[in-house]
Amino acid sequence: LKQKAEPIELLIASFEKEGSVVHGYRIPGKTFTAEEWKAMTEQDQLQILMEYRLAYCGYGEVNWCEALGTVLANDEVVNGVSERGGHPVIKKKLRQWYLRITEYADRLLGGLNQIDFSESMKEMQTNWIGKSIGAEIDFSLKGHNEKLRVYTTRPDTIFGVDFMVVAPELTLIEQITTPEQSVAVQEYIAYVKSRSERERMAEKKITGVFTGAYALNPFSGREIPVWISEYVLAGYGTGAIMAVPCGDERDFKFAKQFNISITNIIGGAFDGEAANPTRDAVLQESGFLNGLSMREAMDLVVKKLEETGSGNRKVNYKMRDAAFSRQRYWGEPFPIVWESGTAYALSDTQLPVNLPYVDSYGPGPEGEGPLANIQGWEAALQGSGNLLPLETNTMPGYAGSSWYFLRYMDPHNEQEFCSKTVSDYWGQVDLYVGGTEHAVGHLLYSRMWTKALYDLGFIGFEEPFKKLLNQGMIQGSSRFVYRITGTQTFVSKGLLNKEDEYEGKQTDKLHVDVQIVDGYELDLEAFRKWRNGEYVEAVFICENGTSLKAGEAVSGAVYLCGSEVEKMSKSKFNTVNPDDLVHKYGADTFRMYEMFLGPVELSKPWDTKGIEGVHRFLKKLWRLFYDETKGAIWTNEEPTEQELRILHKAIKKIDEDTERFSFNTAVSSFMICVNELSDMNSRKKKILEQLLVLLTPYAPHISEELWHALGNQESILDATFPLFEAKFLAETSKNYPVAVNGKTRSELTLAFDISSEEAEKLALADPAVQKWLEGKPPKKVIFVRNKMINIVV
RNA sequence: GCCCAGAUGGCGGAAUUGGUAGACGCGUCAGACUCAAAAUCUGGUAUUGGCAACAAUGUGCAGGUUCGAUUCCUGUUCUGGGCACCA
Repeated sequence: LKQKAEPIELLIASFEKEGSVVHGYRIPGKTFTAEEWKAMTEQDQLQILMEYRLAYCGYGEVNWCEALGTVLANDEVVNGVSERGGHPVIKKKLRQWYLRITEYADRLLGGLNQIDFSESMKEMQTNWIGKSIGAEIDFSLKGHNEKLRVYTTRPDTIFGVDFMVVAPELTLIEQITTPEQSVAVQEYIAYVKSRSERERMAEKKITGVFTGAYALNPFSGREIPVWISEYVLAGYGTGAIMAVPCGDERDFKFAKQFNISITNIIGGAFDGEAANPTRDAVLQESGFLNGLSMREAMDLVVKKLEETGSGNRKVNYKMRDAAFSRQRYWGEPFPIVWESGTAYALSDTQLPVNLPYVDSYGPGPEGEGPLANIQGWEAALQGSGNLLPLETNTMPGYAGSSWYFLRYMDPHNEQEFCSKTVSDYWGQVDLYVGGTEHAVGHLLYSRMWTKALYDLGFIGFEEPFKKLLNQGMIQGSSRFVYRITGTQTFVSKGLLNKEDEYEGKQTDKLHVDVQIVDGYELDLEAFRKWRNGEYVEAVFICENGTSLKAGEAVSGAVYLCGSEVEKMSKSKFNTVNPDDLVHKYGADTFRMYEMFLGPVELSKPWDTKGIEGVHRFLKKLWRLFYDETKGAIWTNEEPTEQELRILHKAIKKIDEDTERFSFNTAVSSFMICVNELSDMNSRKKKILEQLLVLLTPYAPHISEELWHALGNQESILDATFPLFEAKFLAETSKNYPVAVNGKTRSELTLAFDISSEEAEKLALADPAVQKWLEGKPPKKVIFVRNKMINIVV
């Protein structure tokens, strides 16, 4: 198959001509002939087409809070209850839209080679896509007709399987559980359901239960117990694994925990103390594989499985399709109407579908979005007078963020999202500045979206961003209050144990607005009024143990908040507003200070200590031009050599720093330069002009003002461009010393027990050094520390 | 639990390819100017010992490679970002 998006009309035409065969391949899914296709009802046809659409409809689980009557994001669920109100949250199946990003998995991997992203970013995306090659194997179940299908990356270890583990969500469990194990299994499944995904993820202790059923090894016929455990996920592979404790760390721990005996198939490579995940051992106790290396066995096992029909080679991706609908008001509405459970797309002429005005943004019934409450949220399909209900879900944030850069190229186009001529002209985004928090969200969606538009011929490039610069996040200091789960009682931080428990009771850790916390002390009255009085009835157990109800106050009873440094975000209530600083120091100072804070790619808490220094620098710069009493003081004299040297040193340094995005060191260089010029009382116009050109990107307002003061008519931005051109034209000759230790080099390093001149004489006299120099005099001799010498040719 | 980063003086950070650790800024101490303050300027400021010259120690922790490690390797702790326990 072509591995690219095509218009759905092509698929329909293909079905009409050849049935369920496309481009000569029998497509996965339902099989039918062209005649059968034509005989189907439109609804049946649409249902089949849905299996192949890039955006399709399916069912998925959401966090449903009955008390709030709404769907919650993972963020809004704490300890299995809603952050607001502390109501129980359960998993609920809802109809959802998805984007078939998994079909792009291979191309998203391949594309990483063409773009300039950091290695860690590429690694994160690669791991997220998670391509693995293995096999699916069917295990017969003793006394049942059903088979247990597992996915494994290590079919070569099949003779080392000591137990099977099935995800608790699998329906097969009901059928295979023996009566004796039934109670234990039901209890375990109930336990898993009560746990949030986050809890299941962070859990260290191993849990599981035996179903009473046995699977049969397809080669040896050995009986293998079938277990259930939450560490196996229903959504990945087949939701069941074959466990090989001698080769897999987690399987090993599971076997130890439940006293399952371990078969050793790798002889001395397994010491009984820890699993050894090697791929290089020679197999033992492995039937027809005995004596083979694991790599050889891999192919042989798969071949044998395929011959006997009990398995096949299989490529798996851990990435799943992207959920594309939200039960919210704010989001792009879908141009979709529903009739008898079938989705129909509106025609182009009916676009755009605009959000309706509403009086209330409250959630709709049964987990539907607010649009479900709107009378008349409906549209007629073209050529029909019948009004049909419009889709009530809206699109998520990434529906817009995935392609906004294209719209920015052609923002006034009423006919297309962006004309091909325009996107051909501008091309890819040259440099994209964004944080690592988007590694596996936005940056992956946007790449997929761009590939789809490219496939359909709307744009001429496949990757949205040529180069990515990961800037660090400015972090905020958050404050937390601790609510005893299921109550409105809040416990002061100091009274909690390490697990944030109070007298054995679990607490929910909730963000509180930093504005109503003084240091760590919560303003109780402000907290009661916060969020429209949601916490009016709150009871506080203060640091000294005093319990305070509404209206009560006891001197000395304070409530202390917990704190954490984390990314600055409205939802964490830890943001700071820069307006005051801009007002006090000006935008140039603020801008330069942010650059001076540290490396762009590093995250750090926001802290205004030191902004004074940058402000002083700009004032000092100003004083190079103006004197309080004398006014303008620059001169038209020719600069001296020393002055030029100071300027050019700064130009070189700032140029290099800017080139490698090291803005903080560039700012340092400005400071050094201005200090030196001040020290020597240098106020030559020719020097100052060049300094301003250099400074423009860092302090544009001041630069522009002083630039005009010097008598220049045009904007300093126009004057800055020739410099950039010159920079690109300049050939930099790299004459750096190279490391020692046998690498190719133009430099030799020797160690001595003596120092300086004496060492130089000895070194140059040494026959080995002379041979190395080939009779030529050394270009440079550098003393490094006092016992080392570098000779450069 | 998994993936990806980061850790250097009192503080933010610098050291561009393995070669004088601490540039630049903040803070602080001392001084100049001032009736005084602000602003500005000058000098000191990693730690320990010493009046000093100087010596020893020092880049989260424990090892390793190297004549030489903030830099490379192995393990580990803590902090941050992401998460879907990925077999």
